[in-house]
Amino acid sequence: MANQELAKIFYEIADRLASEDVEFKPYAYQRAAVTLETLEEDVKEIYERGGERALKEIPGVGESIAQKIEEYLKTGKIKYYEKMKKKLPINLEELLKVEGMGPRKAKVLYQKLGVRDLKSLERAAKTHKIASLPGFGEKTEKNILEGIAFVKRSKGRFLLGYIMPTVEEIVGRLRELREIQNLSVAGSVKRMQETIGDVDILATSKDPKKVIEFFTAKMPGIVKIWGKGPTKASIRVKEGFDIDLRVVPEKSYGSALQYFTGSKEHNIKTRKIAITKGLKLNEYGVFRGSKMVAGKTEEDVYRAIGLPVMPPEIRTDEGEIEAAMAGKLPHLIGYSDIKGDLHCHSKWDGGLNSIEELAESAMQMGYEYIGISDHTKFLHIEHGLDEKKLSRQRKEIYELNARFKTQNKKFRILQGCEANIMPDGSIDIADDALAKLDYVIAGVHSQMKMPKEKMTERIIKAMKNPNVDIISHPTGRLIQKRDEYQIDFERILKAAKETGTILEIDSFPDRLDLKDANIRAAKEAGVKMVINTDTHAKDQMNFMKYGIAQARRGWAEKEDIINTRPVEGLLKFFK
DNA sequence: GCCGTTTTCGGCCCGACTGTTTTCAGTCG
Repeated sequence: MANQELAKIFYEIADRLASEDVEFKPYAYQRAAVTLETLEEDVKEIYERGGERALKEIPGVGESIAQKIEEYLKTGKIKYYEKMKKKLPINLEELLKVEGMGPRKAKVLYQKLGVRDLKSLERAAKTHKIASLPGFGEKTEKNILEGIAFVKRSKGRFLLGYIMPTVEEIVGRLRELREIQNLSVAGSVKRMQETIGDVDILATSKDPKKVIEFFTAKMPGIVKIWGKGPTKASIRVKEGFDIDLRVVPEKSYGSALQYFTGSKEHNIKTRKIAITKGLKLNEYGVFRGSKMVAGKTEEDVYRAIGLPVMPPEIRTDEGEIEAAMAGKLPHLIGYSDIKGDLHCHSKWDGGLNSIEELAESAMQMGYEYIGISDHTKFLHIEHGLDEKKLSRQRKEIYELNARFKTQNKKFRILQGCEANIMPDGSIDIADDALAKLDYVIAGVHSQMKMPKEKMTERIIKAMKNPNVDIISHPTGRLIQKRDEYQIDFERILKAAKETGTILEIDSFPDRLDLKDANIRAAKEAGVKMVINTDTHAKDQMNFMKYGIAQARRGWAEKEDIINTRPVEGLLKFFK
């Protein structure tokens, strides 16, 4: 979609203007970029509908940016941007990933040393050409080298599911310290974003020094410590990411939590609201003149500026503040609302655990049911089940369910499968075999690079199959690895609504598919969803929380998600 | 460059840290 390409260009124009010390314009371009990035309608469609006039109705887009959008749609290029790139021919996007590198430094390094990209930056730093430049020094050079290593190692961001176990362990250890009164994660972890840059933790204490000492000495797996002061410190853990701890005064804990939780965009909006009420909001509190009027809790802070507390997952300035003002905040699905996991692979298709083991885990998690959904025969490599094996598996499930009944366990195993949607939209297994299952998941596992029109048709045809109840990982992306398939999501939603097909939110940390924007669109279209883990080993059933977070970030409520219902209610959603 | 229940002109969110300086620029969140 042109929106994303244009957003990227406008972000870069903003950075390039900043490198030239231009005032305020960078902010304008950035604003336009943010809006475009989250805009649901394709700018191309907006333009075709109403020309430049319609473009100017997009918030943050005025005369000049509208013209640039028009130019891009017509010619695929923006002369103003091309000129900028000629003037400063560097890969700014790549260079800015290095911590401590900003547009100004990048420009100087190009002018003095000809640095154009990560490679030439590394060469310049390694040959000690940077340290002697005015405004730079030994330390800067060293930081650049470390920054480059960091970018290379991690691409700068980590999957939430990768860092969360470590974060939970560290928070757990800190909680043991008597000197700590309040403790919370903040930042993107608190907002449960898909990927995390670094981890922020906030605490209050009567003895901040002791807390910092404990943090820098006793946390497991520390490889580096820096920024150590009386109330703060940063560590890097062996998993490769950074954790900042700040000890703040009790009276500012709420405002600090609000501030450090963000998002940045959410904070900008809340500060502006504060200003309209004659108040100033920062990480220390809410102030009228020099008088502090709130700060102890987030509730106090938001109340002071006339808002209710919003769930961290939706603090993105994508309408939550307006919803809060109107008293129309969604009642997001809760982390304990799920009653069963319907996408679990067993030993039958090469998963790690038996059906019985998976069922035991599900019971321990407090679920009322579990759905076994092994791959079907097209996926040889995953030991896909054919009609006969499905039939034998059914017998095993029947016997287990019978046993649970005699043991008075209120728990049921459902038999499903994860069938393959073939390139022509057909399903790789006979309809009468599918009809005998409790439900059928279908997903695309081959030929993922089909053109948009064909891929959309393919999935819609599968949804029209009277046995297909759920579409698994509907967009096929792998975060940081593979893009989504090309699909017309609006048409998919329409077909899902018409056929009563459920869309899955896959909780696997590198999938999280549907993504937040798609979930929000599905909810608005009245399409039901299911949150599953796509478990291949019983421990992975714990990924459920990431799927729930994803649903919350997409504003989903309990009633939008079918596996919040008891089994009888759940079964009603299946065709 | 954008925008308007204080404005069609004059403002744009805000504070802290780092590394370089000797009062500050650049970057970050």
